[in-house]
Amino acid sequence: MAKRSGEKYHVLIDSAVKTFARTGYHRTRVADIAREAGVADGTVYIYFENKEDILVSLFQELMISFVDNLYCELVQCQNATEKLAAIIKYHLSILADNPDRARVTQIELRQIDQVINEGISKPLLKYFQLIEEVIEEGKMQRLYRQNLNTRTARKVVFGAIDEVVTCWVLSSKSYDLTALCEPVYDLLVRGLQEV
Amino acid sequence: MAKRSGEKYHVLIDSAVKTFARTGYHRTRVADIAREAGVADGTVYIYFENKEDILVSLFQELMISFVDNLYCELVQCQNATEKLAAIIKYHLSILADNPDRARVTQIELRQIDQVINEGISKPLLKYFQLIEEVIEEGKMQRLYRQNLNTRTARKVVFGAIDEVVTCWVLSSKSYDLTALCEPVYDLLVRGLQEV
Amino acid sequence: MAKRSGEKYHVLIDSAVKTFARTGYHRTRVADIAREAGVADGTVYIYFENKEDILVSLFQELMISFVDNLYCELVQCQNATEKLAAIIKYHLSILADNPDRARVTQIELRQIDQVINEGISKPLLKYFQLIEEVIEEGKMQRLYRQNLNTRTARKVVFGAIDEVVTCWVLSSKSYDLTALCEPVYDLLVRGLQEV
Amino acid sequence: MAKRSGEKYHVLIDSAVKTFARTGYHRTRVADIAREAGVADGTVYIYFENKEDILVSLFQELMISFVDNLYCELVQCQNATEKLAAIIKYHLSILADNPDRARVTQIELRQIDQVINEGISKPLLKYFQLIEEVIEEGKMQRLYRQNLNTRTARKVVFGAIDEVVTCWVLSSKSYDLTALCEPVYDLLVRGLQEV
DNA sequence: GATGAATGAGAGTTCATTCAT
DNA sequence: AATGAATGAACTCTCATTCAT
Repeated sequence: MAKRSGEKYHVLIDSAVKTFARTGYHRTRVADIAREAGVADGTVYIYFENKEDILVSLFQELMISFVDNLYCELVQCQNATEKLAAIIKYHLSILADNPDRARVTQIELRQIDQVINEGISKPLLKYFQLIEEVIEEGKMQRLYRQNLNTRTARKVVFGAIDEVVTCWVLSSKSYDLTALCEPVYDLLVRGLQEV
Repeated sequence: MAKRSGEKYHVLIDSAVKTFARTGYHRTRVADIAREAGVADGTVYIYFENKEDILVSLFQELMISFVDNLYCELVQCQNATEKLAAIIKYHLSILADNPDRARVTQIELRQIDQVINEGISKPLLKYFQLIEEVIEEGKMQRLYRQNLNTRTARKVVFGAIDEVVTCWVLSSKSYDLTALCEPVYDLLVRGLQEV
Repeated sequence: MAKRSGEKYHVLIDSAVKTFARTGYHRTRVADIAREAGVADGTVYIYFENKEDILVSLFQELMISFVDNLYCELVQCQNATEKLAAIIKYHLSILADNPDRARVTQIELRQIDQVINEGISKPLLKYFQLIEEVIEEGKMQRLYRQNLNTRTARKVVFGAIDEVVTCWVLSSKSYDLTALCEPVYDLLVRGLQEV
Repeated sequence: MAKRSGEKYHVLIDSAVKTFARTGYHRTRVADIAREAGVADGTVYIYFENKEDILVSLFQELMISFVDNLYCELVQCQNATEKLAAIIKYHLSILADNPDRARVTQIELRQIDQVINEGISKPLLKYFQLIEEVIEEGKMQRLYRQNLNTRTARKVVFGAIDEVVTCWVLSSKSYDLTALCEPVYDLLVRGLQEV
């Protein structure tokens, strides 16, 4: 039923990002997004199933392009360690450049009900997979410890980056996020590396 | 105006934890918490300002005892590295033992509005401080690198632990969370240590 | 935000008059007005800010037309004394013909909070002004005493008419209100007149 | 069941006058009156049936002493015209001296439901009777017109005085109310008098 | 496809009143 | 007589969603 494409669809996604970032998901009324997009309230329901669907769709759009572009970056890297650096850099840069997107990703997207989480977790899993592949590759390349539990390592890596971004968002983005690429990389790579 | 103490206050806090964990903050009606606590709807408003105040108060109660007890554990440790292990162990054990509390902490508490965040961040900052003190101590004890940025290191440490818990909660707590103490510690301590 | 115009707006005003007259302002639920008007509860809030706004708007509507029509009557009078008679006659006739309106005006409208009074007093002031102009005119035409304090005279005139209506409303409108035009006029005009 | 006497009863009446004057009847909580009186909420219900009973009792207390004292003033007057002057003077003076009482009488007391009105109207009727007796006396003494309708005249007299007080209350009591005794008397007495 | 007026279920909150102590 | 914690009915207002135009 929901169209999920067309020019207005993307306008609505952008308006939703902006509005959610400004007001928060629960405080945002569907009418607010419609007004921001310059369309009527009812129009929103041509493109989305319901309010939650806007948040989920928005995340999928963002996440798919995020993973796609990150993938492009990674193929240009020589080894797992370079790739780890690329992941951190890409993750931090993208969000540093898109503060609205950062707020939505770090704060608003965590406001979703259990059930809907699945819609969100699917594209996120792709990202997790990518990280795990890099870790596996590092182990194969003897760069990382063999006894490393890949899944746990991925959680540590993602959790560290994620927390760094969240702190930046909550600090009202008052400093340069990308400056943290180096120290975060440093901490994580040592944790992973062969002694 | 809100009483914020007394036997019923604690009964209500417990009921709120249980109900939020089961249904999620936004889906929970104040009446649900009241029924769970075996009191009338109006009674809730003798002890709390409003619905949000329940969530904030609940977090403060949990966090204050969390930090207090963690502090007791830490004074029994010999050095920073032992303390880091203690932090990870304590953090994971507490939440592993209190699944409702874990769900509320990891998921529901992130559903709060910007402004109210302050009520939440204060007790959380105490925890962050504790972690940072351990890192500083490690640097003084020459266990950790001198060029370590304490704040960033804290974010990495907390982010890693936090993500590990979140994944466990979202996995429906299907495995033993405390089993991850070792590998997480391993990853983090290497990142911090002197080469 | 409130629309304050359109067909439904007037239907709602009428329903509110009827319902307030029947049940009283405080005993009336917004849902009662909605049902009387044959619309959904929420529809009321498209046209009015809140419940109080209904009462205030209703009064403004009534009062504005009251003053406008009274003005038309007055321009047809030859002198101040004729005008005084016209005011009394018009005031009593209108309310005698609209018992619901009379009840709302005399009883329910006095149930409003200080602050909101301003919304009410503005259109009422127009009426007061009209009365004062007639009194001034009477003084200029040497019909009324020169040492008459216009403001006080207005209060006496309005207070007298108003009380007559209130008593009629409280008596369950059991007699002909317009029969009092003559005696009231008689009493007031003598009070005003030159000896 | 309600005690309606004793020291605390009068303290509560006074607190109610003060609180109703300050906040308005509907905005006042029973708890507010209790706090103002320095007693527990439940204590109010030892002395009064319910919230409305407070307002009604308060009015009866005020009105009974009002009429009693006015009666004392009137017996000292020689004729109806002196008595009319005494009524106006007494009415305005009492309320000028008790601004809280004035506000409650003029504004808050009009906020009552139809049914309860009866409780209020009884003591008020005594006052009306007194005025009517004076008018009748005036007619007997050939001071006032024989064709005067006593009831209507009473309404005009009371309405005029009442409106003068109401305007004063709504003006935040910014001028001397008793200064209006003369002009009001002047207007009313001429209306009543024989030509 | 687009509109936006209308819907109506739903929930937070208040507060008069009660009653065990 | 006095207390004040507890009650729970009541009601306003919001806002996601629909559908006739």
